[in-house]
Amino acid sequence: MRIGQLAQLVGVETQTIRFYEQQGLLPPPDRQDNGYRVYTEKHGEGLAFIRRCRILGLSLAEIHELQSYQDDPHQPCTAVNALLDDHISHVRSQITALQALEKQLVSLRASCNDDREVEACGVLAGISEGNMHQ
Amino acid sequence: MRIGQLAQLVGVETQTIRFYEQQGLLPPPDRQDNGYRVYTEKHGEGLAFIRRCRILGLSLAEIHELQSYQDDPHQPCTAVNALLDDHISHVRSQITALQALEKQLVSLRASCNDDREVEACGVLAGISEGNMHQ
DNA sequence: ATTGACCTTATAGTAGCTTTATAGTTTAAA
DNA sequence: TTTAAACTATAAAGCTACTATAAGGTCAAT
Repeated sequence: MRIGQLAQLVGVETQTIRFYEQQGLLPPPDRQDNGYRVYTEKHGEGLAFIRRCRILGLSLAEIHELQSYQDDPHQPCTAVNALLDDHISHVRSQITALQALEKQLVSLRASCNDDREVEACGVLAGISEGNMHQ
Repeated sequence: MRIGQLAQLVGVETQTIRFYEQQGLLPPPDRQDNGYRVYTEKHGEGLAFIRRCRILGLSLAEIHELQSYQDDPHQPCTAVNALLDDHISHVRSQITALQALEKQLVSLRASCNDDREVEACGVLAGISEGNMHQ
C-alpha cells in the first residue's frame, strides 16, 4: 500500500503521514526500489490510533506517551488512566474558562446597541476602560 | 518611560511589547540617543487595550480591526458589534465542542479501572477499536 | 513522446508569543 | 575606577500540528 492509498483510507493528507513519521509517531515503512513508501495494515492501525487520539484532543506528546505504554503491555495501566484524567480535567478547565469568557463577552455586547458612532460605542468603551470585572 | 517599566506596568514581557510594535499593533515610540524606546501614557493605554482584548480571546487581526474603528470614530459602530457577535458565537461553538469531547473522554475513562495491565486497559482498547461513537 | 497522477525531499508559512544568541548601555556596588 | 548586575537592542530560532509550496523523479496510459 502506498502513501496515497493509506491517506485516503484513514482520511488524512499524505504530508500528514510523512509528518507523523518524522515526529516518530509512525514507524518508517519499507521503501520500494524507487523510494516510494510501502505501508502495511499495521501502519494503518497505527495511523488510525493517532487520528482518534487527535480527535480526542490529545497532543502528539501525549500520543507518544500512550504508544510507549502500548510497547510495554504488562505494566499496570495506571499511567494511561492518569493521562486521560489529566486530559479530562484540562478540558473541563477550558470549558469553565470559556463559559466565564462568554458571560463577559455577552455583558460587554449588551452595553451597546448598533445605533451609535464608534466614538460612543459601549463595547469599545468597555474594553478601553477595563470594565471587565474579571 | 522605558520598555521595562511599561512592561511591568501592564504586566507583559518586554519582548511582547516589541512584538506588538513589529506587528503594527503598537505605534513605534520615540527613541533616546542610545536607541532605547521611550513610551508615553498613550502607549500604556494602547497596550492595556490590546491585553484586554487578548484576555477576551480576540485575535491580533481582530484587535487590529478594532483599532481601525477607533481611528475613525464617526462611523456607526455596527462593525464593532458584529465583530463581537462573531466572537461570541465562536466561543459558544467551542464550548459545545468541548462539552461533547468531555462526555466522550469520561465514557472512555469509565471503561477502565486502574487495576489492569496495559494489555487489557479499557481506555487503550477503546481508542484502538474506535469506540468513539462520534 | 507527452500528459497526468502519483511519489520524493526540503523549505516556509500559520498564531502568538517565548527563547536564545549576541552585543551595546546604564547604574550601582566594591 | 573598575566591574558586575541589570537593562536595552536586534535578529533568528523554537513552540504546535500541521498545510502549502517548490522543484523534481516515477509510472501508466495515450
